[in-house]
Amino acid sequence: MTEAVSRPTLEAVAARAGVSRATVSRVVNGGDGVREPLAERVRQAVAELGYVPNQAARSLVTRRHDAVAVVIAEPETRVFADPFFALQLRGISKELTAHDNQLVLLLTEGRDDHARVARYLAGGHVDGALVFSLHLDDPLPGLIHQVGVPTVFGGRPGWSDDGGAGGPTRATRTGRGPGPGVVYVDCDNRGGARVAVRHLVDLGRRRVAHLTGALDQTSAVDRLDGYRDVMGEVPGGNDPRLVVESDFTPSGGERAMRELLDRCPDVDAVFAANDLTALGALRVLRASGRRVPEDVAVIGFDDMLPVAEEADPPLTTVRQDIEEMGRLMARLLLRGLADGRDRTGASANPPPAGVILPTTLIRRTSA
Amino acid sequence: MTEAVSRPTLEAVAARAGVSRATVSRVVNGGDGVREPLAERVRQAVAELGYVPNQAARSLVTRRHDAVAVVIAEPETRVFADPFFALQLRGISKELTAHDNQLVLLLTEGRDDHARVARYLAGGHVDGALVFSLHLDDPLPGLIHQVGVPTVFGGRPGWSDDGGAGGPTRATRTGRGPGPGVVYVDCDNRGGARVAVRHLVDLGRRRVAHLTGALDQTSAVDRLDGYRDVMGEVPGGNDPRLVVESDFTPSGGERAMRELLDRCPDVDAVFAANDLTALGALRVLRASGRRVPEDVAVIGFDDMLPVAEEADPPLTTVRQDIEEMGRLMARLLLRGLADGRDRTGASANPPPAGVILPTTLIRRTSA
DNA sequence: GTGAAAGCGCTAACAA
DNA sequence: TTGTTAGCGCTTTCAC
Repeated sequence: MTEAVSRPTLEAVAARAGVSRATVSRVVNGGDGVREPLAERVRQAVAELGYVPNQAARSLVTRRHDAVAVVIAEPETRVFADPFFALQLRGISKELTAHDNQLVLLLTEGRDDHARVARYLAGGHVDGALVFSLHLDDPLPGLIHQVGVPTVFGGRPGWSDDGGAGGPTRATRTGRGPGPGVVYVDCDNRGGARVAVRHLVDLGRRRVAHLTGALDQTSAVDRLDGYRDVMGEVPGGNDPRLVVESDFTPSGGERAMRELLDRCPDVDAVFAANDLTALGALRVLRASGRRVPEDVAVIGFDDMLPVAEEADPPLTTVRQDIEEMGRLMARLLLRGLADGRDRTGASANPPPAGVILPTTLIRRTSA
Repeated sequence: MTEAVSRPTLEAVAARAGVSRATVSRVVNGGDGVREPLAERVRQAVAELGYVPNQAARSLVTRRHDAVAVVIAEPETRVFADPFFALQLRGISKELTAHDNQLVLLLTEGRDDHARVARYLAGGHVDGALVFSLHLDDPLPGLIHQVGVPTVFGGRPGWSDDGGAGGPTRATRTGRGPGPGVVYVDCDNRGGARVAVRHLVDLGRRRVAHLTGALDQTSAVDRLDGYRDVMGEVPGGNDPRLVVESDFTPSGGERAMRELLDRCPDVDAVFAANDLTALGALRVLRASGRRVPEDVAVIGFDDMLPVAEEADPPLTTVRQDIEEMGRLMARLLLRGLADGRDRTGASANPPPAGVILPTTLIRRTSA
């Protein structure tokens, strides 16, 4: 673990090139307005000295950091059970890199960390933030919004824009539509659910059940809504016994599936809120002697690999383009930052409140 | 996406508290050498004004950033197939947070990004780096080592310390023991493999095969070595047909298992290089009409959830404490940084070259 | 123990 | 087009 040595400064480069610091600065930052022979001399000096600008000094005067925070709320535990997280991060990283921005990762471990995150964001260390937190009662999005740092949310934040004085949080749990001015990116949970359920109905299934996700997350709520959208139009589709609450986990899926079989032994199709839930359901169905998809068709959500592919039978599921979501979040944020800087067409190019990415049904064997 | 407002400076706090900037600075940074009544006045002013130090200004003079880069080489694709990545990051994040350090995430997408990463690290934006790259021929670790930024590697880097002038890379592929002065954290791949294989042998199995991982990764090489350690002592254990090269993927596992059954139909146990490989093996075994574990016992590696738990039958496997690995990496780096700063006992407390974390055998059903 | 003053390396007016 | 200059906000000697 060697110690880094002191690096050459602008001054040094200027001396070597026989020009002023200002000129070097110009060349280093794009180089407009410097005549070619000079610019070339400077570039040479930069190369020879291995000059790298000191970001701290630069930030001090520009008040910009070319850095973006990515805040991931730990309770979002799915994050540790599937590559969702990694893919999203990859998308974000690609986009940020393409625009010479750095990614500062902030993982939060419960409420105690909220203050820390808020302080960090308020501290002006980064130009903006990308925030993941999909729980209805999570105060973090509200807190961050109050801090006033440009932010794009990942997943529809389940929080209404009623302010809250920054105290113990007054975020409400309406769970419908974030307040105005809130930018977020989400996949079409509701539409995806509709397609899945419609697919089951088109297959001729009439007793289509839904094992929900954790209903304190907007994605679970939206998928349930999508299910209801379709089932509301199907004769007998409104049977409340067909909906069993679960929690996005395999064991939760098992439990829910067992309860479902108790309530409705005649069920002939199951739309599970995610692939993990479907996995639990599959196991219970198998144990109960039912064949999938012959007796009961099953559809999941997420297309979580390798789970969906390796399931027995391979899972038909709803795929979302996770990496693209990440990329889009970053793009929206950077665009917003750019607009904010050249305070010209800021309002001419207002960021959309919510961007919803499409989903696709991936047909495998289970439905 | 509101614009952040300008924040109060040290100057402002000093004015409000009726002291000098120096005094405020002292209080803000630990507060030794300031008499209590004064210190209290300062703290009050800080609170009232909501003062947050400007990190850029601070870094400019201290030449420290309280930030650490985490470099993850994309080819390390396992990262996107299981929560390994997330867990490690969580461990790192916890440790860094506990020491008020920020985490700058650098994801690399092939060779083109190497220069970018090297430049960033050389640019002195961070105090140190945690680097993941377990491929034998990856030039990145060598590059980074040359840059001279304090670094701890995740996983034994498969690269020898022969310098290399920084050009197109002269990293060699010896793949044994990183050069001196290289700090890394790894799990006990070799020991874990030994325990797994020993377990199979103790079960009475005599034809124990190994489906390797991608042998350009040190972890795969080490696990193979562990397998050989044990099999070398078992009568008939040296049969080379029992080792089939694979690549850490389910489909690779299938392919390898098929080949294995061709070569050695009498195989009665399989140690797969990871859980995904085991998954593929399980499927082929089932298709071949063999029962697991009665006819063929199977052990995986990683304890990758939910794959291992949800496998059919649930997978016996070797678990590593991934989060702890991350935490340890961060701890080693921060300790090294601290030692480097108060240039006193630097050599009195030399960081160990490699820290190997233990593994545990998790017994489920498959063996 | 406390304050005054000198920069850290850079950018951005403003002059030339 | 190029150079000169004045800070950005902070820490850190060095006097007091």
